[in-house]
Parts: sequence; C-alpha cells; structure tokens
Amino acid sequence: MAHQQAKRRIRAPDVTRNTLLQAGFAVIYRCGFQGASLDDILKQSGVTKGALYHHFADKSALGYAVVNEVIRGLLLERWIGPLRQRSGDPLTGLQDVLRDRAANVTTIEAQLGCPLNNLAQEMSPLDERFRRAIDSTFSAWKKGFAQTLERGQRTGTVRRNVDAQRVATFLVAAIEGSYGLAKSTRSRGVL
Amino acid sequence: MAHQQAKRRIRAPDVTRNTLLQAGFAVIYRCGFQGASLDDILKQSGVTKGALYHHFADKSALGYAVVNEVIRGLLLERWIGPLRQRSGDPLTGLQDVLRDRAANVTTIEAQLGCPLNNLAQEMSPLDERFRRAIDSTFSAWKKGFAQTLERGQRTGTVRRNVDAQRVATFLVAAIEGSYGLAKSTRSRGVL
Amino acid sequence: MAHQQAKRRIRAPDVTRNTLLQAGFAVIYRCGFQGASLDDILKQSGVTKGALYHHFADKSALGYAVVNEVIRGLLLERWIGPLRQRSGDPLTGLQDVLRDRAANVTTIEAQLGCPLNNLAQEMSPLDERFRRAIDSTFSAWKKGFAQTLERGQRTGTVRRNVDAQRVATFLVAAIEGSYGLAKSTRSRGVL
Amino acid sequence: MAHQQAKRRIRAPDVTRNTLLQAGFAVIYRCGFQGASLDDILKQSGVTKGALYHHFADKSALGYAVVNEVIRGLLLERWIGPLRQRSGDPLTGLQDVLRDRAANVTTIEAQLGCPLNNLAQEMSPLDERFRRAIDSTFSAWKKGFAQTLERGQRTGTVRRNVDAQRVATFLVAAIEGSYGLAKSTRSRGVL
DNA sequence: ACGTACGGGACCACCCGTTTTT
DNA sequence: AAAAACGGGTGGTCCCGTACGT
Repeated sequence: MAHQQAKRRIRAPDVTRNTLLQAGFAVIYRCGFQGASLDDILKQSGVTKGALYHHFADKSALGYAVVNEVIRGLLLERWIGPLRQRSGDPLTGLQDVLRDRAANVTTIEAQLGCPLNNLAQEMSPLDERFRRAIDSTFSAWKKGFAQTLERGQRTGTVRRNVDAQRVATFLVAAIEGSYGLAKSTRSRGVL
Repeated sequence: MAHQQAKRRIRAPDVTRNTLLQAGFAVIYRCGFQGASLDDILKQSGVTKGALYHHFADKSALGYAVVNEVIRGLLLERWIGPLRQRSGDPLTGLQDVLRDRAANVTTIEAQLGCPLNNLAQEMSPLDERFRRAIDSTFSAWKKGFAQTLERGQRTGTVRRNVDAQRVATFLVAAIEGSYGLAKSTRSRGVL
Repeated sequence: MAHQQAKRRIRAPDVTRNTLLQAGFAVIYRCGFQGASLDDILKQSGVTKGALYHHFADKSALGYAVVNEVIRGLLLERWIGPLRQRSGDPLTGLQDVLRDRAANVTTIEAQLGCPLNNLAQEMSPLDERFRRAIDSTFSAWKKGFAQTLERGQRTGTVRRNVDAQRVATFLVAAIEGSYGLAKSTRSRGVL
Repeated sequence: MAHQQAKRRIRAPDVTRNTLLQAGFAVIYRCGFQGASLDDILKQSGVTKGALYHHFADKSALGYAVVNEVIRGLLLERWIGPLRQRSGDPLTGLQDVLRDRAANVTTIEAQLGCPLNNLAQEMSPLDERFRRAIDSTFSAWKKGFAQTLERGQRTGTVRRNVDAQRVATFLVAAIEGSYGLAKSTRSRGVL
C-alpha cells in the first residue's frame, strides 16, 4: 500500500547515530555546548527525541561522543594525516602543513575557531568527563607533532637537544592562541 | 561638585551597580555567559531583579559591562601596570612579568583560564557587540606590550627590525594558548 | 485605551497563591500527586508558570502546602469543628458527627475517598517531608477526637479506664479504612 | 501431556511472564502504579520491551495481572490460608492470625503498607478495570473472613445474630485503616 | 517469543524579561 | 531606586507505545 511505504522506517542504527553526531557537532560548534539545544540538533538531523535518547544517555553523553569521535577524527585528518604522507624532510613538512592550514581557513572557520579549543574553554572546568575527553584528544595531537619532530631529530634537521614533547605542546598552544585571537579580531591576518 | 556630595550619596558611583558587576563577573567566569543564570547572579549579589533591570537593559548589557569594566581593569592591572612601574630594561621587565604571572597562578585560575579568553571563545561568534568589547580589550593589552617593546627598541635591547605590533600579538596569542591548554590538562606545568 | 484595560493585571499575591492551592488540591485529589500535572493545575487555575514558581519552589512544595493548608483546614472544619460547637454530651456529639458525615458523603467523594488518606498511601513512603506533613495533620485529627473523649470522661459518659489516645487513633483508622473500602466497592453502603 | 513436555519448555507456564509479574509487583509496590516506570520494571527483571508487550497489551494490563495474580495470591496465602489450617476454634484462630500478622510485619512493609490497599486508593477512581480487579480481590478476602465467622457461629463461639458479612467487611476496613495510619506515623505501634 | 530501534508527546524546572507597587 | 509579582516560552529528561527484525 502507498501509505505503508510512506510510514516505512529505515532501520540503520549506525546511520542514525552518525547523523546525530554530525548534527550535534555542527550545532555545538556554532553555539557552544551549553548553548546548543537538543531540539535544534534534532531538527537539523531529522531524528526524533526517542532515537536520540536510545543512542545517548543524555546531552552530555552526546557531547563526549562528539569530542571522541567527530572532533578527534577531524583533527587527526587535518593536522596529523598530512604529516605522515609527506615524504621529504619532516620539519619542512610541518611548516608546509601549518602554512597550508592557515591558507585554507574558511571565513566561517576563522569566526568559529577550533572546535576542540572551544569546548576546552567552555566545558573543561564544568565537567570532568568532558575535560578528560578533550585532554586525551589534545594529547593525540601533541603526540603527532612530537613524533614528527623526533623523526626530524633522527634525520638531523632538528637539533637533538630540544625536547620534542615540549616543543609540540608549545606549537599547539600557539596555534590555538592564534585561532582564539583571530576570532575576536575577526581578521585572518593574525593567522 | 562640593554641594552635590553633601546631600546625595557620598559620591559612591552606585554601589548596587558595582555589586552586580562583581557578581556577574564571578558567575560568568565560572559558568560561561550562556551558562550564567541571572537568578544566580542575583542570589550571589543579594540584589533583586528590579535593581538589575534598572541598571542594565538586559543580560547582554551586563555582560558587555563586565568585559569593559571588570575584565579590562583586571587585565591592565595585572599585565600592563607592572610593566610601567619597572624602572630598568623594558625587555627584562616583560620577562619578569611573564614569569611572575606564571608563578602566581592559583589552582582555580588554572582551571578556569583567562576570563577574557573564555568570553572571546564563547561569545565572539555569537554576539557582535561582545566581539567588539572583547576585541578592544585585547587591543589594549597588545598595545601595552607593543609600547614596552618600542621602548626597548629605543633603549637598544630590542632589535629595530622587528615589528613590535606583531610580536605583541604573538605574545598574547601564546599566553592565551598556554592558558587554554592548561585548562584541560589540569596541570600548571604547561604554563 | 481599551487594550490597556484588557492587559491590566490584578496584583494580589495572596489570591494567586490561594487559587493555586485550591486548583492544586482539586487536581491532586482527582489524580494523585504523581499523576497530577502542573500544566493541568495551571490551566484550571488560570495562573501562569511564572507565578507558580514564584510562590512555590517546586511541585513538591505545592504539595506540602496543599496538605498543610488546604487539607488540614478541610478536615478540621468537617470533623473537629462540629464537635466543639455541640453543647450536649460529647459522646453522642461524636456519634452525631460520624453519622452526619456518612450521610452527607457525595457520590464523588465516595469515589475519590479521603484526600488526606490518598496522599498518605501514595506519598508517605516516597517523600519524607510529605510524610511529616501528613503525619502532623493526622495527629491534629486524632487530638481533636481524643479531647472530645476526655471531655466525655470528665462528664462521665465515657469510661475512665479507656485510653482516649488509642481509641481516637482506632476511630481514625476505622474511618479511613471504611472510606478506602468504599472506593473500590463503589457503594456507599460500607460507610 | 507427556509428549508435550518432552520437546517444549518443560511445562513452565512461561517464566518470562512470571518474571515480569514479580518485577512489576515490586516496582508498583514501591512507587505506585503511576509512579512505576516500565523501563524500571524492565531493567529490574532483565526482560526487554518486546517481551513485555508480547505478554501484556499495555502497562495497565500488566497492572491488572499484578492485582489478580500476584497480590491476590499473596493475600490469600497470608490471611486466609492460615485460617483454614487451624484446627481449633475459628474465632481464636482469627485472633491468632491477626496477632501473627501484626507481629511479623517487617519495617519495610510497615512503610509501604498493604499493596492491595495502595492500589485501591490510587487507581480505583481512575481506572474502572483496576477497580474491578481490586474489588474482587477484596471480596475474596472478606469472604474468607466471613466463612470463618460462620463456622464460628455453627460451633457456637460466635453469636448467631451478627451479620458475618458485615463484620468481615469491618475487620478488613480496620486492618487497612491501621496499615494506612502506620505508614505516615512510621511506627509499628499503631498495628 | 523476543530484541532493538524508534516515534513523539508530556512533564517539571528554569530562564529572561516586564509590570506593578512601594 | 528597588522589591515583588507575574508572563510565558524553552530546556533536558523520561515515558509509553509501536514497528521492524530475528
């Protein structure tokens, strides 16, 4: 019957969950976690409340998953992946990636800043589980940089006496700081 | 004027308003602007809603005032004031202040981060007037650093070919970035 | 202007509070406390949510007030008041009141039972503050009966060796038990 | 039949259904019917929603079955069964049972009251089918008492001119009333 | 017979802002 | 200038029931 077809629901839990994660990411990125409304996320994803609460215990659980699954993935894909693929000197590779990122920042990204940093500033002091998820994601990032630097030390392009860990941390801090300043200055010059 | 202070309120530029600003700052610092509830601010300050809406048009107006009056004051007092008072070499003065700040960060400050940066990350993309207030405060900060660097250039301790403006911006970015990382790492080692 | 008049709100906190209590009592009596919806109470009373949460901290607080102010009043008015006004022998007075009450039970009252007993059965085990409010109301009731019995003992119509307290308690228990049975039997014969 | 139990399920008249009834009884006893959540019952019983809605049409149907199967059984087992087993005088037998029950009430039972009475107060006015189930269970109880009294009348220990039916009803009412009072007083002294 | 995914409504709490009143 | 009453919308959570799938 025609109306049966209309009512027919597609059963694809993974897809539903993913849709929610994507919509959750988008809304949280735009409004912050506290400012993000579940109804908004639901409307944007076309998923119902029942489905959401089937996949996630509550709003926070959705937030953690967004950090651990969406944001972490995005970050590794943009900052760490390219580092691995470059064949030449690790150090120049790193510089290339930095330049590349700075050049390819869309206007909207410049306005909204780094999604991980946003959540870090907003939620770290308020929710311990958020803090842990964010911290572990930052660690993955730093680790990626540090490994590149260590490769450079083996190759000889990076001085042996520098502490790769600390330099990586500083790099991340500088990147996030610049992103942050750019947000309120509203110019991409800072980057 | 002399006769004004006779009958009127002993010159206090409105205690109520100030109480509100302080409580507003405290709650916003702790919960973010969106997470801060007016009722909380009211409860903490012992002021009633009627008084609040007499002094401020709405929640946002209170927020702008917190940035422009409370946070800006705090920032200048902690980062720029000390620079001016030091007599010796501007560059070492700047280094001293940085070290001093890093050493004197309380545990709670390390958790909550920089109030200006918090608001910048949260509100800049959401509210143009917030963005402007924050941007102008950042500018004041950068200007303070730049002036010190220029003094150093005149004295000779800072190379003449560096762009004081840009170095100042980078300094602020690095400071904010470090604060930000420290928040989720929950250690003061980063600083 | 016409529309000003239409919008003009009457400011009478006591009236508003009382309206809420009455509507609260009615809905809770009909549906039980857990089954009572605030929206129902609001609709029935014509009061808004803002007003309700101005007068009561939450749903429970409204419930406590219904017990302490509405139900207790009703109970004293119906069972204890008449006892005081009768001039003659306390014991026959008590019997009169019992008969009177049994006779004047409306059909709907027979169905819904005693509001105090309803709440006692539903809420006593779930909410300590409810339990206390209910217990104290029951105590007032028992005290009223006990005093009448003691007057009877002084007059001589009641034997001196009976424990007025315990008899009063038994009376209340029997009354409530009968009401309770009537509810499911759906006949007034039991009473 | 012999060959049925060979292949099929060893004759257990549906374990799942029984598990649900037990868990349903427990949660309803604790929270009331309206306050009982299906998810709670499911979690407690380890059964899934699909199974529940296979055995019962809806939440109410589960409730009716709890009254008709679980509560009625419990009640007959505790109040009527012992009466039948006693050999001696029916009247003293009844007194013994009453004393016995009062003595063996656990603290938690004193708090939660009689499950049948709880449901009677809560659901009788709200749901006709509930009312009927409860009423018929009460009738079974009263009938048990009445039969004992009639036996006493034949033996001679009970006066012939009393209406066994009515006395039985009064007994049940008094018992339930006492249970009810005990709940809010939170002492077993009443019993 | 049972398990999982889902639909969508209802509930309480809270929030920001306005208006009346003192 | 400040206090108190009030308006009414939105937030996250949970809940009952259905339908798809095995």
